[in-house]
Amino acid sequence: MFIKGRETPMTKNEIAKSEKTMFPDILKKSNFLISSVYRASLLENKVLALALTKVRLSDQGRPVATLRTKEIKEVLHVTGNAMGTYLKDVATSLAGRTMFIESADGSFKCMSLVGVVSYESGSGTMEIKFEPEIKDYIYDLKANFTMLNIPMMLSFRSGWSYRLYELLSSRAYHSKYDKETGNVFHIKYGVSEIKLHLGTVQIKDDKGKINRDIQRELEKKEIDYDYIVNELVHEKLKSFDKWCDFKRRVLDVAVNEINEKSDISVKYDLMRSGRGGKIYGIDFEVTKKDMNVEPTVEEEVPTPDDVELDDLIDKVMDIIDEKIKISQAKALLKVANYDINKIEYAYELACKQENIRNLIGWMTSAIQNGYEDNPIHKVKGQAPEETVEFDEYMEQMRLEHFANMEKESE
DNA sequence: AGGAGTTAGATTATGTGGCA
DNA sequence: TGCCACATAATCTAACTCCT
Repeated sequence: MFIKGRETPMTKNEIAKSEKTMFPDILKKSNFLISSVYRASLLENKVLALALTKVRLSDQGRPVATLRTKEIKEVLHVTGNAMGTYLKDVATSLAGRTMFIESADGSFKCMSLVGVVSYESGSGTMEIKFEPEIKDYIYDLKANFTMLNIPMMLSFRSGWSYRLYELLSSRAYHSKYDKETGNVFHIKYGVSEIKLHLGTVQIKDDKGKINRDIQRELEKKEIDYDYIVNELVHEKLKSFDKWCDFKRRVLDVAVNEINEKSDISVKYDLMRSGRGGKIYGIDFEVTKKDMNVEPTVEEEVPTPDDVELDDLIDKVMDIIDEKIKISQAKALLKVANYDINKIEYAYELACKQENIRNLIGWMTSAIQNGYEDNPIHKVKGQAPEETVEFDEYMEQMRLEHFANMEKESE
């Protein structure tokens, strides 16, 4: 069976490099670091995201985050007892990360993200010591960073949603911005290809080994994903083998959830051929929801002077029953455009929720995503030109990570 | 006869609801 | 998740009709 119009894929170099990582990485295409099925990376990103929500300053003024295995498992919906092992990989990879910040004028900074990652198995505690230099980029942003995006990232109920989100957003960001189509991207996947990427079909058996034939096929320049899925992969490693089940239980679930909760909206067309109109591929249309926000919108609301601000802060702290910092109140006000009603409303909603781990974060997200016409997902840096969207930021880090791996393999 | 355009029917898949 | 049953849909192909 053959797929028409399939795009292609990957150098030997990449394969060699991926041997030490988990399956998904093996399937990544050149230029793309697809982390969705690449569990280590997926986990890593999530752990990093979580860590960034918990950054505090150590006595030496160094940003530090402490995570407990238990909470990671809980928040990320991971079961089983292998987390400690996973974290080893996460730590290794995390320690090699760099952060890249580029300004509009072309100047840039590149810096290591993390200095030391330590894990204490007894208490199941992981401590991440960030480099002091990046303090400005993570500590001050903590509020925005955490609040706007983590809830979204973690709110996906279906694992497929997150993976699909990752696949699509990572590809979308790598597509050149096209003025004609604006912020709409078309991303095509063969059915077998996406099944592999999503992890609906696995190529590793329960012992973690990859069949030789599959390995061989993966080393080819033109990978025949259909051949792998249909002929080489053991039946037991395939779930949602039937297209209709895949669509109903994976694809549609994920697309709906992404549209509902994330900052991209997704539509797809099916590519058919052959008798019966067999579906051989999916043509995703990805749209960034908030790229057309007029910058003027933010400026319309004047920043209150100090006296007014203090007054507002008092009100906020009054509304919210729990202890919050003045800086948090400020952050909320800013997000709410100094509209105290929005904050009150968000708090009311927050009270009705269960398991909010980060109240301020949740509220900010609520204010920005749900009840404002022009949600803006931005991570504020020290200077405006250093403003980076969360996803781009994450992606940037992934890219850097990727670049590093490339260097290592040379 | 040979080519182009149509079309009915065959063939193969998918969509859905529902059940274990 | 997997799979069955029934309904529906998509595409292919051989046969048929025109036309030059």
